[in-house]
Amino acid sequence: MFLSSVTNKVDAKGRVSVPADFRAVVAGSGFDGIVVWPSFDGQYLEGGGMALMEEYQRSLDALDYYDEGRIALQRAIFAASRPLQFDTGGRISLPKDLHDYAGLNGHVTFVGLGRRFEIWSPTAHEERAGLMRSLAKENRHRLRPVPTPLPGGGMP
Amino acid sequence: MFLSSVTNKVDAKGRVSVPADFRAVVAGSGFDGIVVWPSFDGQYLEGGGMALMEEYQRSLDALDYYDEGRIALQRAIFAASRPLQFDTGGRISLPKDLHDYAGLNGHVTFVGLGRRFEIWSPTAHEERAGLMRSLAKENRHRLRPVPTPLPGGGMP
DNA sequence: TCATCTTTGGGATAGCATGGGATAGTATGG
DNA sequence: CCATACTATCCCATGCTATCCCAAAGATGA
Repeated sequence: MFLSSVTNKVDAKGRVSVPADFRAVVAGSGFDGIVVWPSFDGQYLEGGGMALMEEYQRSLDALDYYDEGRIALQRAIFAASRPLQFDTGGRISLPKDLHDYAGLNGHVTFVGLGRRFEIWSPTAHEERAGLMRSLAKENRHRLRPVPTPLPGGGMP
Repeated sequence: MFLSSVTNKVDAKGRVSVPADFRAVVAGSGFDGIVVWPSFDGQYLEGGGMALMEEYQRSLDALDYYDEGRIALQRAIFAASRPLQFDTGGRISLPKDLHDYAGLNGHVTFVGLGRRFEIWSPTAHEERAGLMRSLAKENRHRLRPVPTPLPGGGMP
């Protein structure tokens, strides 16, 4: 489970250390790395392990083959996402276009969101954080116990 | 799993490098290459590994031999598709008719869509990508948890 | 305070995309 | 049936980029 927020440095080669806690989450899933794509909600990136992609795949399989929405989601997620493998030091090298999309410059903030995580420019994230806190406060009554956990789990 | 989008060059002989990540997906499946056919949805090509063809075959086997739809799909996919073997450098040589069908000129974009991929003219793809993103945003609520993972999975 | 793990830096290396020439295979015409 | 021309495939070479590997600085917890 992706938890907490960590800010790391992007070096001259475009490499970033993925937080060790995050690496532990995706460890032993066949692919030693993460998958990252530009969010369609704003100027930041979203990411997760390969298992998350497979979950998305299954979810899309539940829709009609030629459903307009299904095709759009497939294109927006799979086509835009990059599998980024860890180097021996646990870093990924962030492609330049993704780097630019998120408006990064030298530093990135990894934000754990349970099943997936986000990658923000630290300044942009801080601006957003205040807004999110008040939104969370408004919605806190919606956080309540679930009778029985679903087998296999859900999605974000 | 086919992920991300890559743009490569078509040389004077009609050869294109298939992205290394895509080659890795189809590696070790008996046939060292990909299968490509013209999409019946637009001016672009669709493709996948030989394993995808076998999946289609199984899916069609579920229909009656003389089912009208079965025959039409067989024609559109199997008859129009070309097995294209990699050369030692991981390239395929794209037949001229397919090249023309997709309106390519010098450059092609490979678009990963999970189980299969598409081959577009870079300009045409870029035009399409923006539309797909907004459609995906509208439809994102439909991406939801599936209770039980289907064994074997489905089609594209 | 020390030991261990994580993050960061930089040089070396291997893999990838691409170009061009050589060779074999196929089709066409005599 | 043979000869020619064309095409497609193979093979090698090259510039570039991404990845690997090693090493040091920093952080964390005992």
